[in-house]
Amino acid sequence: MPTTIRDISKETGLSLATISKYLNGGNVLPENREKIAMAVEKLHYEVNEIARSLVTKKTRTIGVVVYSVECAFNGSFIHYVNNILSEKGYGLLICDSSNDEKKEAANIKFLLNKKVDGMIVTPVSNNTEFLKPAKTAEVPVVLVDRALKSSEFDCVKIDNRTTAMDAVNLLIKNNHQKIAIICSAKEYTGIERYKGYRDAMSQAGLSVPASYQKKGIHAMEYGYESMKQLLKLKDRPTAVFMTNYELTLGAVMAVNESSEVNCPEHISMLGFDDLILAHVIQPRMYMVVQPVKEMGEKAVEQVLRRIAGNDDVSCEINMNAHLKRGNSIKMLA
Amino acid sequence: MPTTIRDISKETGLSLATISKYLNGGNVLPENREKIAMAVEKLHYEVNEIARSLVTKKTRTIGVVVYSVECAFNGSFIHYVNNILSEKGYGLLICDSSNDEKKEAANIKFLLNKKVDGMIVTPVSNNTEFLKPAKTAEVPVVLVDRALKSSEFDCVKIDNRTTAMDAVNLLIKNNHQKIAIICSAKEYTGIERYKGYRDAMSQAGLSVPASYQKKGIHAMEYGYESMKQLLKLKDRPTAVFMTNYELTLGAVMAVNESSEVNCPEHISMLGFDDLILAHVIQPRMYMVVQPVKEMGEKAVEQVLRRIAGNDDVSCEINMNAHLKRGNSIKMLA
DNA sequence: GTACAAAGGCGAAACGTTTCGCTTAAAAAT
DNA sequence: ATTTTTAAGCGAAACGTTTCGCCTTTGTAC
Repeated sequence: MPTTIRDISKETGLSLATISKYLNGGNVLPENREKIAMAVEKLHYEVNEIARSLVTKKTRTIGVVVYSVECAFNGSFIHYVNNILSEKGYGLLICDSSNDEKKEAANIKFLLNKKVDGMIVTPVSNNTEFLKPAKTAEVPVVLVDRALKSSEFDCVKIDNRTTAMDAVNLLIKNNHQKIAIICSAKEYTGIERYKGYRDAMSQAGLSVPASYQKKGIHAMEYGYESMKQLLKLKDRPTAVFMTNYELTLGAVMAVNESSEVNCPEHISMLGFDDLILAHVIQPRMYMVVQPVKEMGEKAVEQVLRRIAGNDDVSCEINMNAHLKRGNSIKMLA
Repeated sequence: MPTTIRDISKETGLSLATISKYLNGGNVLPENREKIAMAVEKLHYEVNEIARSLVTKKTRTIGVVVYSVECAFNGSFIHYVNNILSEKGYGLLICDSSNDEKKEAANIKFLLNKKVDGMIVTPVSNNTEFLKPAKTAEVPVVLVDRALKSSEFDCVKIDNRTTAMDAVNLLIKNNHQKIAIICSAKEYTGIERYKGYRDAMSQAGLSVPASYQKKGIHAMEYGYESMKQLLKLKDRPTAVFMTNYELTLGAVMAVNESSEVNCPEHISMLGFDDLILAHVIQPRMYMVVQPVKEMGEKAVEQVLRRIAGNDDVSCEINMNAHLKRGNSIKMLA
């Protein structure tokens, strides 16, 4: 049997209330303070967080649910969130939705049952219905990445549309006109980035044939297949914009496999998210880089603020992405 | 206030004990069963896992502590472990040791405080002192990957030495004689793989100059720097064996950056762990592949067995790695 | 020296479950 | 018809904390 606060009480002759006060930093006579410390030492006492949680209704645990841990953005994101949170003595309960809305809803319920103090979520889709139980349980939620502006939840994200416009404009400035896009069309982020592409193109007076618009799912395989198809077109694009990390990887694979087409000689590429992989591939990719670390920091900050009871209005934190230079884009004449 | 078992009791006129029995699948009259179900529905009752844990002393949560979430092996491993565990209704509390033994020890204590039912650990070093608290708390631990054979804990791993020997022998069979190694020398896995290399070389009657043995840390940067140095040698090796994923990536980077040296033309490479990155790099790498998924399955299986109270003798599960063909190795004349 | 405030301590109740031992009613066996 | 077994239900205690309201002691100001 592990020692309890009661054993400490017996050992010191002090009451439970006093021991508890000591443990929580209350006022205790130096003399008694000493006594308790010795007893704790002697009996190897450790507070039982479960019992504590039962009465305080705080678990010092944050739930993190991501659309897929396999997507590198989430892996990286979890890494940073974990770092900050563990420093503050918080635990991290991680759930993977595997891009499945049903699973996502189940994850929320699961975490609610586990009584997490708050949640950080990168959602599967832009349907936030699944968050209702958290709302009614009054557990704060911060949405990240695929976060909806219109939602009633806090969120931290980049301005996907503008960011994508800037990216495409870079290609246009390099005199590209036949610009294709490979994006995911199932969730907010992908859709917004697509809109940015569309707007940039029309602003520049450039039209885009349907065959240049690959709108699919967020997966390396889709990036690979799409790029293969683009390369086969009679009227091949001179540049391709990939709107997330996995799509970028797939596209690079496809180009690498081709013996005829070379990057940037025959095709220019602009990718998304400068995660570890990007350092190893040739040529060095031109990339849109999201500030993953900072996004993690902001998300943690915000969820902790809510937990502390700070009831300011629902807030939307916008971060800036930036372009990282590479040599995957060719300046056309 | 969320509804409790007491509310259900009031609503149905049945005792707490009966409600509890119902919740845990005991014998309850169909009639009462119905009544309770209706009350649960009506009052939106959800069991409070915290209170339950306090009395059952089970949290249905497994702690996973990895030497670094940034290392891809761990990311992949966590993914699989999470999948299985969530299916069984278990939560996953994840801790990152950042390759720091102090942090690792703190993580164990943290998880013990959180009262996890068991732990799965990929340790920082081969010093298992830090696991003592888990031992005394009688919380089962399964070591993975960098697991010590000699330890008093369950473990699942590959036979690192033999696997490395096989790998090096492949190079030898391709008539390579000047074979270098880039490995980490701080932990069990790296040391064992190095030994396999050394043994294979001496069995073949090949000697290895010190300059061919890069023994450092488990980091992409180290792989990069080491390969750079190897390429600069007057008597350059014809083949290099990298003993983990991050080292492999770094080495590939270095070769890719070189304008003179080409793989496999001028240098052959044999890497470790076929994680996502490996699909994107050129040339397609010859790889030693660990069965990450199966290792996760076995680890979960074993920790759950222990939790169930199965006190068979300490067990060591050995898995087989295999070689994945690529075109990064040149057959010498 | 009186009044008052502040500090330190205490007992008991509460948090929301499970479980133990007991009782009763119904069913089965004799 | 009587006994035995089984099923179903109940009350109360337990899990290990925190917290509330109250009491005592000590110190301080006038």
